[in-house]
Amino acid sequence: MIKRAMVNRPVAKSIERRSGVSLWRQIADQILHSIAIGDFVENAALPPEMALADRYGVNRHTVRAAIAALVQEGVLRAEQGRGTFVLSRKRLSYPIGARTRFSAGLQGQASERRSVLLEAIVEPASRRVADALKLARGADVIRLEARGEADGQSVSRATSWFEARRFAGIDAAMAETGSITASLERFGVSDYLRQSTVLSARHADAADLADLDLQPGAIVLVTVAVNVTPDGQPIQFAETRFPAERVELKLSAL
Amino acid sequence: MIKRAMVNRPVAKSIERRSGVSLWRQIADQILHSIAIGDFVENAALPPEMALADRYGVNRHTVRAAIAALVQEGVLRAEQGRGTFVLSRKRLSYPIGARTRFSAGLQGQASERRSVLLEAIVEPASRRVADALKLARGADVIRLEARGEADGQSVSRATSWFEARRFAGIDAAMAETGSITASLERFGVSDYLRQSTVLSARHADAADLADLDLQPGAIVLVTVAVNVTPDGQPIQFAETRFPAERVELKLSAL
DNA sequence: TATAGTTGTCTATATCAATAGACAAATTTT
DNA sequence: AAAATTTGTCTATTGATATAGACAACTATA
Repeated sequence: MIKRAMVNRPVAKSIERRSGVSLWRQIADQILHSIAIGDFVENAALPPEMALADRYGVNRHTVRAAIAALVQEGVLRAEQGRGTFVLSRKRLSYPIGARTRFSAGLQGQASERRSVLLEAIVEPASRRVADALKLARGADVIRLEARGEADGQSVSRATSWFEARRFAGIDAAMAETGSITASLERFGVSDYLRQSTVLSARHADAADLADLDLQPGAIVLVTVAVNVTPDGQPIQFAETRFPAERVELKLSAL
Repeated sequence: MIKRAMVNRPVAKSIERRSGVSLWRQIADQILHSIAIGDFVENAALPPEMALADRYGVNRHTVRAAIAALVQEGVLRAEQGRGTFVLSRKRLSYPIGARTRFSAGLQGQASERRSVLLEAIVEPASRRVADALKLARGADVIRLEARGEADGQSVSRATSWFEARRFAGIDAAMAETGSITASLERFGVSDYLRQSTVLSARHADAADLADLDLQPGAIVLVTVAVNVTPDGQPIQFAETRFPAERVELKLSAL
């Protein structure tokens, strides 16, 4: 009953027409994927446009549109007469575990890593936030909007909520230290754990595109997490968006 | 420096033009997202087409194209003169942890849950597979292709590899028991741990669309995992694709 | 130097995506 | 019963997407 495969060559993925996603966008996504899994190697030349057109069963101009988009994104470089070359570095691998902070654990992967506070706002808690933080609905919470950068590229976009009464001034601490962990220590929280994390994915919306410097049609990984003190008291509720083309999440300490 | 928000209403997400992703597909995705986060409630009517067109800043016919796609997918039902209604159940929440098997932990969420073996093939190990299983490159491995179903809907699509010599006949065990855990027990593996999991997301390719019964443009969550015996010997390497519109991953025991 | 291979640019045409307006058909409200 | 609301269908027009072919510009190689 079991079969034996004769050869072991890469699967030829095909393309969906009249799908609402243009062919050039689908091909651009597949090229990105091929780079990510090491099918197209860094610094090497892509197959010629005619060969790609043949592989995907489309016109050469359609392939050119895909390549143009990736050149625009800084993933490829095209040189007339020579070929098209892969520039992209590998995706950043974010560790996620009970005690892993987002800004930690990236040693060696990116030389410059920082978190930029975009906005701090006091607002009444929505039902979702109130439930997560175990507050009364409508209680004041502080919402922090922050962007994570590595080597000058945007790699994360986080929205997090804290109880306003307990953590008044956390925005200033964040702006100063650039770290949630360091900021929480000023409020007497020396240790905290990741209670739950829920993971999903969707297309980037307009805000994501602007904040993460993405091209339309990009995909974001979304984590929704609740952090608690060791005795189980919720202190932070956070939704973080990661550009799927630049980041993968490594679940550690499982 | 901190600001105070006056009102607390849902953010109006907007739409990207000339992006390679058609407006109707973007709106369909946003409607799915709104349903997933509980913004549009199950069984309730969607806002009228004109209101949606206004919200997204597009023509009514564009909204109609988005709704038509979701009706086709079975997410919405439109009734002339009455309105358009949400049919979709919530997304399935898959637990992932050190000892969590994919087929376990879904009690109460789906009444009927099963795994279907699609194909079993012996092939030489690629570099990726050989590295993960600590085998010589080109050593024989068994590749199993399986689809997970819940309530008649496809919710996962897994490709997994085992060392052929040690696990010869695992395909028959899988077909019989429908469970990886039960099959491994027959080979003397009574316990195993998830050594590592790497998570990413991408657009569904043609194979995913067919296997998971998705519409073009859909997004899949991808987990790549290595399972090991308690003493650290790798036994299974698996890549699993989940339709992001139907599944979220809940990271537990972190 | 000549040739082959590759990317860049142009024109032309057909199809899909989106806008616009009008009205029909069905349902709910007044 | 009449009016208002909502989905369904039709025509027409514009812009983006995709195909096709030809040739220019540049690079590497025989």
